[in-house]
Amino acid sequence: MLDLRAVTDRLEETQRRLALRGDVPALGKLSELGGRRRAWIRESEDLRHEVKSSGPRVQALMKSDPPAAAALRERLKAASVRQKELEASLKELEIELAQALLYVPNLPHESVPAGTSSADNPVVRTWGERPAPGFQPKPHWELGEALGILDFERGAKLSGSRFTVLVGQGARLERALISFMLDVHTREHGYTEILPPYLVLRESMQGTGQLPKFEEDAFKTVDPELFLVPTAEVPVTNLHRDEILEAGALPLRYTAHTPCFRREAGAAGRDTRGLIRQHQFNKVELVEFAAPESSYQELEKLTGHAEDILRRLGLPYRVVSLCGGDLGFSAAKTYDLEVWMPGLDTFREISSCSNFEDFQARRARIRFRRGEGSKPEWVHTLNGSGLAVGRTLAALLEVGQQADGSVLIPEALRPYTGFERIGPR
RNA sequence: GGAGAGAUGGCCGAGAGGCUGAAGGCGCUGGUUUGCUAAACCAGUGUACGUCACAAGCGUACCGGGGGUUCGAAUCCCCCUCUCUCCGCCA
Repeated sequence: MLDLRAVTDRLEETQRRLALRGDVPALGKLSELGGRRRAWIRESEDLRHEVKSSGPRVQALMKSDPPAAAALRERLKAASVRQKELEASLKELEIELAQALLYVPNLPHESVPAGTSSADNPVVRTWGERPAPGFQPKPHWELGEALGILDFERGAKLSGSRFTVLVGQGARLERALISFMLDVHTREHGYTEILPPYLVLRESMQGTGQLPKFEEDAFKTVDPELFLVPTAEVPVTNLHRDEILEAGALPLRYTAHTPCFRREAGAAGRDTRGLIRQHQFNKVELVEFAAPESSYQELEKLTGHAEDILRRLGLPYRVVSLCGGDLGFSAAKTYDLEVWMPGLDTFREISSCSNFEDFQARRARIRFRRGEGSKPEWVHTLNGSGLAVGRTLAALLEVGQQADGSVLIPEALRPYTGFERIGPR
């Protein structure tokens, strides 16, 4: 959520920066409502001041001059009624205002490149050699089915499209990846492991920006209404909702594995095969709370921590910087990590690392204090996938495939899998 | 799911219609005193919004949340939420 004051005081600048995203939201209404809000607050407070400060006079007059007291009380009654009406209107206005503000996306950082789609995302760097196997590499779903470790048919039988069953070494590989990633982040990158609830309140979804605008993307329960987390970002960022963090607590780094549940409402017909786009998938997430002045430095570090996983697994990838048109609703700046998928002959997003600046902090009211007695300030929140586990498994199959159809497991993962190869020797 | 108890400032804890942002204590910060530390004493110590230079000052609100009564409510009435205890059930 943007700061109302900043929006109304610097309307043109806000509009111009938002335009980088492509669609320009109409902020005129916002500034008009903001102006009316100020006027009403002033009027209401003046009235209330009159009513409240007249108390002693009423008491005195009741003893000395009862008729005058009655007259005064009548006047005050009228003022009180008017004040309450004003307050009620003001409340409605503020709800309307807050609601409008919740639909305005974050301002892109000045370093965000111009552009309208993912085709415009500049490549920042690449890592690793693409394998040249000397045979036609297969997509991961063919490999997985042939090896008996991915069962798409039964997944669909159980739960419909975009659900998959992992079997035997496939299930073990998924579990190994989760443990491996969590171990690296906790032991070597300094993150604290969190195991959060997978169902959260509407309030939490709003805090990170999934709601109210993107409700059709979320799964939810009916009674009581709870949302299945679309990413661990939601519960972990909301860990500190409505809190003022202690001086010196920053940066706070958390990592969490959760399943992620997504409706994929707008993606009908896309990536229908394989593990790329599932309604349920595992992800290890990195979440960070940082001081404003260091958040961009921290974004580079966090992105590096996600990259480290890919490197250790020997998966070639590239880093792109999302252009204005491709930037997510809440993000001020985002790097996507794209892993090379030989079977698909393309790079696919496997991690998205973003700085949200104070956008989520405002929505979720997360603040920090620089020292004893200093005023609370909004923290900056960041997060990144470290990594999407299902897609990592898919990439591992495609990159590790051998001529005989077996798949080699990278060295770093073998202590976790307990095997070094899937399939015929 | 049933029965009961409770929700006040960073913490503990008063308060029972008016001048209470809220006694008292603890903690914290600054100062005085002081070989050092400690103790003692003095002062200060919430958040949000409005005005304004997002300063100072001033104003308004906030005693779990919402609504009501009243000239006026932390204090009276209604609804809700959460926490704790006991019973039931369960992994």
